Amino acid sequence: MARAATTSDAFNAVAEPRRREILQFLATGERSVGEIVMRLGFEQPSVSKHLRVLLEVKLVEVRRDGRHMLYRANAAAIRPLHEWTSTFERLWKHQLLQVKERAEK
Amino acid sequence: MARAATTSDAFNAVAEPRRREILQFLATGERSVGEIVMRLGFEQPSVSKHLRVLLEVKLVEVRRDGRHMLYRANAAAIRPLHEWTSTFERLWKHQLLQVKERAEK
DNA sequence: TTGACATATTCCTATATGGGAATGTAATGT
DNA sequence: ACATTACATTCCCATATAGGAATATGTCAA
Repeated sequence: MARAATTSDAFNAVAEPRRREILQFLATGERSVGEIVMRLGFEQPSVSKHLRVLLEVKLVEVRRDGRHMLYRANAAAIRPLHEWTSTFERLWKHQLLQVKERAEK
Repeated sequence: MARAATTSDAFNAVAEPRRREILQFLATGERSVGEIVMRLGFEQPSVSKHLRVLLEVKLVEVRRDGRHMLYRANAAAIRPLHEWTSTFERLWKHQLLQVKERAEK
């Protein structure tokens, strides 16, 4: 078997750094494809393809405005990632404490 | 170019569901490879290979105890993921509020 | 209708993957 | 020394990329 598709879930989709950049830019508000291209400096087809992946896993949503496609982040789709990482929060606080204690000895 | 290596960072490493399962099991404490195999029911070589990826991105650490290799989660390596997702926290709370407000009208 | 603008899709290719099977290596007990 | 236990590595292969280049699609304006 090969690696899971990038469109299989949010975890796979955000593994790509450029998609994370796009998402963070979209967190500041609704943007057209052209604005994303301008801001991030990627090739236009590249941006369109990354947006398609983000769309398939519902990390973004779109609406048309004339000839512009306006994308926005759907933050709710990021919550599963946040919650998964949160299960380790207690552990890393505990581990940091242990490091501190050892340093003080 | 192909997709970035699974070992390129924590984001890519945890994109694989089995590696997330292993990490969560290790969050409960240090375990041997055999214990992971028993608990999760994956093939032993598969577990070893996944552990190698997790090791390369420092999501786990190991020590030897006789013939056993004892792996433990390094929660600190998960913090970057947690922090990245946290930047969307305000946004999803805001978006949820908007949905609520619309429902009440 | 025609042209210009905005975005999407297709074709191409090198590359890394994850599983399965088999085999290699290291440490222990006798 | 040898068998056994516990892991790790290697080989094989189908598959899905991500980028680059080229092209297609869709919308508006004159």
